[in-house]
Amino acid sequence: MSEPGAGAKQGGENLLFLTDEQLRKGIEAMFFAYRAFTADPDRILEGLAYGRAHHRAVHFINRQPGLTVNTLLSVLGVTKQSLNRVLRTLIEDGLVETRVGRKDKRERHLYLTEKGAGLERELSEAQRARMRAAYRAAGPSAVAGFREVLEAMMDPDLRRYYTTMKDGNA
Amino acid sequence: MSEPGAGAKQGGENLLFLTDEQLRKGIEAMFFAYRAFTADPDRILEGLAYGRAHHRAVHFINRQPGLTVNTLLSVLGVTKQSLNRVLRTLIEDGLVETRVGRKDKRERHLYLTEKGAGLERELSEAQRARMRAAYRAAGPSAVAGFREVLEAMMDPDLRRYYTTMKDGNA
DNA sequence: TTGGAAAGTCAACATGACTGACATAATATC
DNA sequence: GATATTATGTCAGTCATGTTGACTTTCCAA
Repeated sequence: MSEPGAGAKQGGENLLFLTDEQLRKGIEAMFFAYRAFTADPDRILEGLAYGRAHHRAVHFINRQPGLTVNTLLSVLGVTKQSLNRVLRTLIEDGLVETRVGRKDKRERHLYLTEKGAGLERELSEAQRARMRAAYRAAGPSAVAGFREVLEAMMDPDLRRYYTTMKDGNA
Repeated sequence: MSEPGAGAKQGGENLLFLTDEQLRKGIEAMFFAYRAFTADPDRILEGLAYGRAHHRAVHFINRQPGLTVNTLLSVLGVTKQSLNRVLRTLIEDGLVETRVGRKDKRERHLYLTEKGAGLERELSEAQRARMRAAYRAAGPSAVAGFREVLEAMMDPDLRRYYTTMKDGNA
């Protein structure tokens, strides 16, 4: 967009970081990193009767206590049938509790119980440990770039959600 | 690692980017971005009788033509039974062909056919389009940071593989 | 020649997605 | 007040992808 740099296929710009080869490396990096990223919580979940879907539900309920089923649905991007199976077991096992909406009594607001918050902490801590190590190894400016690229990659609706929740509650 | 910056909980260093809050945002960014990252090829695969697993197989066979089943197995991190089901359909449909190893005749070396390469290009182009847009939006130095953090996040074995293949063949 | 590695196959099962159909309750609209 | 819509929950069935375990075939190498 600015400097007419050294030759690249696409034009007169300095777009060497946009070659197909660079993009393919980025794709592979996402694949390998995401696998590692989910591996630690998966290992914890293994013993329990829960899976990755439960982890995600618990994560977002923790992030935004009192969110409705519908909101969680659109954040997770799954069908209500799929989410319902997950929520049902979490409620039965006393990890999540629902409260009927005050304004709109059709809505169910979701909260973690103490027990649920405990599991969330355990899973999250495992995942954060890896993230922390990666952040530390790469340094603050790399982390900023990491976040920028991921953000640009998201679908607009979720990017909106993501940035709204940015540096949100504890 | 360098500048003794403003106060952080952890010590005298500038570790504000390592707060739990920052780490949680990174976790969510990974989750949302990965979903978007797989969405485009998934849409293409939908019509065909293939899934994400087929895409991954085709991707790595394209990256490293002639790799053995065992190598692909460890790159993908699945069981041979799981991979076999995928490979069988790809071979039956004429997207992948195997050649018996010259040195070791037990090994099967995997190659894409013309047809297979066609599908790979289609899937890959969809995925690269999103990656390209994100790279362009974020800029070269953000991309460098992105790659650094992802690399630091990988499991050591796959990081080794990844860096070995770095900017490898077309 | 025999042990073990590489590959392939069969069966059974779990998880987490999906669609479609339907029920209930509460809100919103006409 | 009747009707439509929304939010949620549930049942049933399907699919893709992963898993274990058991077993066979092929073939290299000690």
